Amino acid sequence: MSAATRHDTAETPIDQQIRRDIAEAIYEQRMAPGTRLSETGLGDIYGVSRTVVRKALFHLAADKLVDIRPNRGAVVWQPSPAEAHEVFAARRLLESTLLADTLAGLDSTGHARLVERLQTCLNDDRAAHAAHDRQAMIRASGDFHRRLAEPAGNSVLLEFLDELIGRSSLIIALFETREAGPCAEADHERLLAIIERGDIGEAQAELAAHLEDCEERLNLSAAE
Amino acid sequence: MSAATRHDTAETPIDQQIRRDIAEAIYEQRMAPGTRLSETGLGDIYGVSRTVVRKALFHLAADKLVDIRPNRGAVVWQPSPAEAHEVFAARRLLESTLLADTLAGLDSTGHARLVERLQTCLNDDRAAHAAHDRQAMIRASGDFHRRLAEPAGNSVLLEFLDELIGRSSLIIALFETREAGPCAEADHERLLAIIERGDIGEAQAELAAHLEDCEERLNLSAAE
DNA sequence: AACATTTTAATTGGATACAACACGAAGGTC
DNA sequence: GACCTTCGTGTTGTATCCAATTAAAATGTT
Repeated sequence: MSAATRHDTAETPIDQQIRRDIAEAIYEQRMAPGTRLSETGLGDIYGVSRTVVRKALFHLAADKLVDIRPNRGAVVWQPSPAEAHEVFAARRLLESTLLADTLAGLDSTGHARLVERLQTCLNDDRAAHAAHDRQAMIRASGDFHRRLAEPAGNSVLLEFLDELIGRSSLIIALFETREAGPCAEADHERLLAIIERGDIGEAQAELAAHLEDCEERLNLSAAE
Repeated sequence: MSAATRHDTAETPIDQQIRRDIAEAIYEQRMAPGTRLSETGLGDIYGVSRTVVRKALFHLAADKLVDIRPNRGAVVWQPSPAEAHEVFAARRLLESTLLADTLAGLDSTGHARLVERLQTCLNDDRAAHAAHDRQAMIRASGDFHRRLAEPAGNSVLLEFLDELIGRSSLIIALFETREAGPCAEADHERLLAIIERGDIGEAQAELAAHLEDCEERLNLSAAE
């Protein structure tokens, strides 16, 4: 954040800054799906030309967070219920397999380190809940899932998962029901307890159930 | 797409044309990994400005077929042996699960149609082998794998698979040993026979073994 | 008033111009 | 002769300009 106020050297490329800002605005629901993203408007805000804005928008389109319609501009992606379901189905598949790979490939010290990092995520999550900080909640919840897959050691699949987690944030922002936050904190705690015990099969089942639960808590009928 | 049905002149966007041309040139090994892709050079070839070339290059970078290094231009992606291994590991995971989903969700007519389409792919593959048409071989082999995953009905995962298949083509072009083509035709025939019998578990195992075999036939020690 | 048509404003797509950077070559120093 | 510096060429990054397309406002017709 402080990079923007400083002299914008090559520390943080401006287009990536824009990309990140827009992504976070989408996660935070400050930009609802369907919102138009004008090139000139964004260019004026950031004090850059349309060229760099276009680059950022193109990147966001590759991440499936915005939809660029030829000659008609870019809008925040508006997933259909079917697409939302597919994203969660993909996550169930990817994450449960990656979790098994992770747990199977760890020695005891690696296992301890994983548990420690997950604990950190949970603490951040709790703090975010206490502070009603929506963005921090989303970040902490996503980090938890990312950490589960990280030690599996396949960066290709990890990148796929990152994309899916980002899309999930958008989906949750769109289909969220009143009562439910992004991820049930208790689910993560329960999963961590199972992981600590080291039961791979049960951990997989719990993770899959957790993701199903996340999906079911959404209102996938009313697309608006 | 409705492009072909309408007045088909110039309906295909020029940047996608460039993207496709370069991708096929990579698959055909006419552009070896590490080859520089000059913006002005490509622009002159296609008679367009750098703007549209850049768009095509960005797209190719998102597909992980070219690497754009800031201020230093774009080159054909040069995967390390480790990355190559990760891509194949990801394919094993994705494809075997998608195959199970496909076979589990088909009724008898759907099953028959799938077998028929796979047979078509095999015929194309055989014809390509007979004609020593490298590009057609790659296309037929990729189509076979794509068709296996298609009926599973998850377009998100299917897009991931498409990306992986494209990257595999690049990897095969880079690490290919003299004796081996892109995919052993006999493997596909054997797999199809198992699918016709309808044994899901055995089909999964055969597919995974086939992909392992593909990877092992590469020379993942000597890069470049 | 409702519908169809024309006109107008705004936005995107693409080309060009200029600035910034990288790499290589020539020249200078020890 | 080896090494460092300086300069030149070519390429990329960004801004700006013009054309093409879209969407809507305004106008006219029934």
